[in-house]
Formats: sequence, C-alpha cells, structure tokens
Amino acid sequence: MAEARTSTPRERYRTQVRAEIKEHAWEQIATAGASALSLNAISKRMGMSGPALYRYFDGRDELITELIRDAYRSQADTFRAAAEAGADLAGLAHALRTWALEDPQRYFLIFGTPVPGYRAPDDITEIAAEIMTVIVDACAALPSEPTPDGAAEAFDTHLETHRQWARDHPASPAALRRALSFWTRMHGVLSLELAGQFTGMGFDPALLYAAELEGLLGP
Amino acid sequence: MAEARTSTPRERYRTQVRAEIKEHAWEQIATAGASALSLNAISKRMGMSGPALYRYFDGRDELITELIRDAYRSQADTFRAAAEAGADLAGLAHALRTWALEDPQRYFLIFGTPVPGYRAPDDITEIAAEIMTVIVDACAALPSEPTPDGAAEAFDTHLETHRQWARDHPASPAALRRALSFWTRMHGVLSLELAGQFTGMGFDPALLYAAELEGLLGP
DNA sequence: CACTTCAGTTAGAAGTTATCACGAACATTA
DNA sequence: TAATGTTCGTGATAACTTCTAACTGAAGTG
Repeated sequence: MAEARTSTPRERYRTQVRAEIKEHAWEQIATAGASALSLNAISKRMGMSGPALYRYFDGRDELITELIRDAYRSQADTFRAAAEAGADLAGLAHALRTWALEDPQRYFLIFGTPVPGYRAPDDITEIAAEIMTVIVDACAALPSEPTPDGAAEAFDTHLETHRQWARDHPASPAALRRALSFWTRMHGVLSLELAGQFTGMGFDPALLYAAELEGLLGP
Repeated sequence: MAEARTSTPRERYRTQVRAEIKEHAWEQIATAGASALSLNAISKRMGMSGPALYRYFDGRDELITELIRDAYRSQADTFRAAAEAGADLAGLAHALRTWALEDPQRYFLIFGTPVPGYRAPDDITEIAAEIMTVIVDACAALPSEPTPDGAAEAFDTHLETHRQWARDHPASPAALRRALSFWTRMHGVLSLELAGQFTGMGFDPALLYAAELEGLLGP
C-alpha cells in the first residue's frame, strides 16, 4: 500500500489536471455563468476528447460542488487574512467588497440562486460557519454595541437562546445581531450591485455600501 | 386587415395556450429552478410534441424573458396594491416578504444570479422604476428622516445630483437614501432566507427581518 | 519480464434546443 | 359555394449536452 510518503508522479499529474480543469471551468463561469458550464467544452479546450474528464470528476454536479467549495474557501481565506492583519469590521467589509468585485460569478456561486434540490456537503457549511465566526469576533471587538429598540430587543432575547449558528459564541446578543445585520446588509448592497441592478440608475454603489457600513458601526 | 375589433377565436386560443405554457413553466421552475426549464417537457406534458411550442415562443430565452416580465409585474402589482390600501413602509415590507415567500424561485428570477450577457428589455426596467417610485413615495411620507453621519452625508450630497433612478422624485436626499437602504436591507435578509442560507442556523429569519425593518424606520 | 492500474479513446444512449418541410384545420375572400 | 391564404401541429433532422460502456495503450509494480 503506497504510503503516500511524498506523492507519486501519477498523483501529481492527477491533481495538476484536476486544477487545470477547474481553471477552465472558472473561466467559463466568469464569462457565461455557471448554468452554461460545459464539460465537453472544457475537455476539447484541453485537447482531450469528451469522457476523459470523467476520470477526474464524477460529473457536472461534482465539479460545480468543488468550485463552490473553492469559492467558500477563498472567501474564508480573505476574511481570515484580513482579520489576522488586524482589520476591524470596516476592514472586513472592504475586504469582502474587493473579493466580490474580483469575480462576481464566484460570489453568486455561493450566494446566488439556489437549486431547489441541492444540499451543500457538511464540510462546506463548516467553512460557512468559520466565516461567521470571524464576523462575530469582529463585532464583539467593537467599542460600542447597537442599542435595541422594539423588534431588535425581541430579536436579542431570541438570540440569547439561539446562537448555535455562531458556535455558541460568548458574545452579547447585540453583537450577534450586529453580525447578522452586517452579513445581510453588506450582501444586500453587494448582490444587487454585482447583479447589475444598479446599472443605469446613476448613483455610485460604493457610496451606498460605505453609508450602509457606517450606519452599522454607529449606534 | 382584421381590425382586431374584439378578438378572434384564434387569438383567444393563442393567448390561452401561451398562458398554459407559462403555467407549466412556472410549475417546473418552482420545483427544479429556472436553469432546469425544459421546453420539451412542457410540450409533452401539454400533450403536444416538441416543436409545436415554437409557434408560441421564439425559444427558451423568450419564454424566460416573458416569465421575468411577469415576475416584475407581479411584484409591482403587490406593491401598488399595498400602497393603494394605505400601507406605509412597514406595510410594503410585509407585502414584499409575503410575496417573496409565496414563490422563492419567482423572486430569484428577478434578483437571482444574473446571466453575464443578458440585458433586460426596456419595458422591464420601466416596471422596476415603477416599483422604486412606490418605495420612494412611502419613504417621503414617513414622519421622520434618517439622520446622516459621515458616509451617509456624503451619499446624500451625491444623491442630490443623482436621482434619475427615482424619476427625479422631489423627495429629500435622506428619503431617497432610506429608499435605497430599504431595498438593499430587505433584499439582504430575504434573499439569504430564500436561498436557504439560514437553514440549520437555528434562529427565526422573520425576527431578523422585523429587526432590520424597525432599524430602518427609527433614526 | 509479467501483471496490474489507470489515462484516454471511440461508440452509443438519452436528453436538450431549434429548424425545416409537410399535411391538415381553420379563416377570409372572391 | 369555391378558392385562397394563414396558422397549427407533426415527424425528421442537425447540433448540442451529460454520461456509460468497452477497448487500447502506456505507465508503474512485483
């Protein structure tokens, strides 16, 4: 049994081809969207014919799932890198926007239209939880906390006993609520901007993003 | 030249078949997503074979565009109906959420992953502008206005001269900014909820939605 | 050297969108 | 009424797609 002490040439070849396939897939997704991803086109552009690709991926679904996984990992890495570089919540927001604009279709691979039947593998939701943890940490480290009014207070008491999504993070409910607001508000602006819903409207999305961010940091 | 005085039986039949096709399409989209929409399957389920459908729609793209148009119209109708029934901004938020939960895939047909090349026809963007107008009206009718801090103030001055998206609505910049915040924040929560990003996290999305709404009405 | 493993091939099934040419039903006009 | 169009639905066909099966050849292993 090959102990995989380093890696056999065959394994290296295999992972290299897999990576090349994914690269072509990303290229295709960026230009035509995930729904137009064609295994056939990838194979032909790599100089091999049709079914050869099935040696490396079980099929279209597995390839896309792998791309989704990479997208999540990429986002988690940017967040973690920003946090380790000492970024606060505003820094995270900036890193997120930069990352999203870098490849809109990658963003939509995570946050775009869901396929009704699809259920993400557990290791992917694990990465998602890791991302949330970074955000919650940043919210807990902020000097002030958002003051709860009516509905916010109700939500805070709800969060008191519903925080397993944050891995039972010891932060205050207000901090948890701010983390969720951060997520939803930044996503709200970003997704609409990346989807092109603002094009032709005339205002600068970056300013809206900044305003939403500051409104989140303030009270 | 048939003056189309009322409508010929053939025209009635035609529009009826078109409607039936769209109904089957909606059904299919709701269960499997728009990317899995199959003209073939629709034809067969209607008892006619393959290419017959091309008498009624130029092709897949035209059918989907028509569905998008209907989705926009449906949303515009709900907003308008709510506004005419005297709903304030909170009422609009409630109507929006109900409408979205009614058919998530219809929501994503409007706000979901964009197809890189696709450009919506002008009459559709017209409906979108109509929707924005209702929201801006509701924001202008609110008693208080959001107080601008730093970035919000910068955005307000920007909106002073960039308001053609609101058909040059005479509302104050603060009201316009609130309208945009309303749109992005409600969409932020809704889209993530409908995409299933909250499932397994344990908290109630409705409470988050309510909290975000109230945070929008307050200051 | 023999044997196994694996990459890549062609062939083919089943599905899709979309076009074409034809017959049949319908509507309109002479 | 009869002739003439117009439109609907059909089967055949092309060009795609994913994906399976069987086969060839090369690379690594005992």
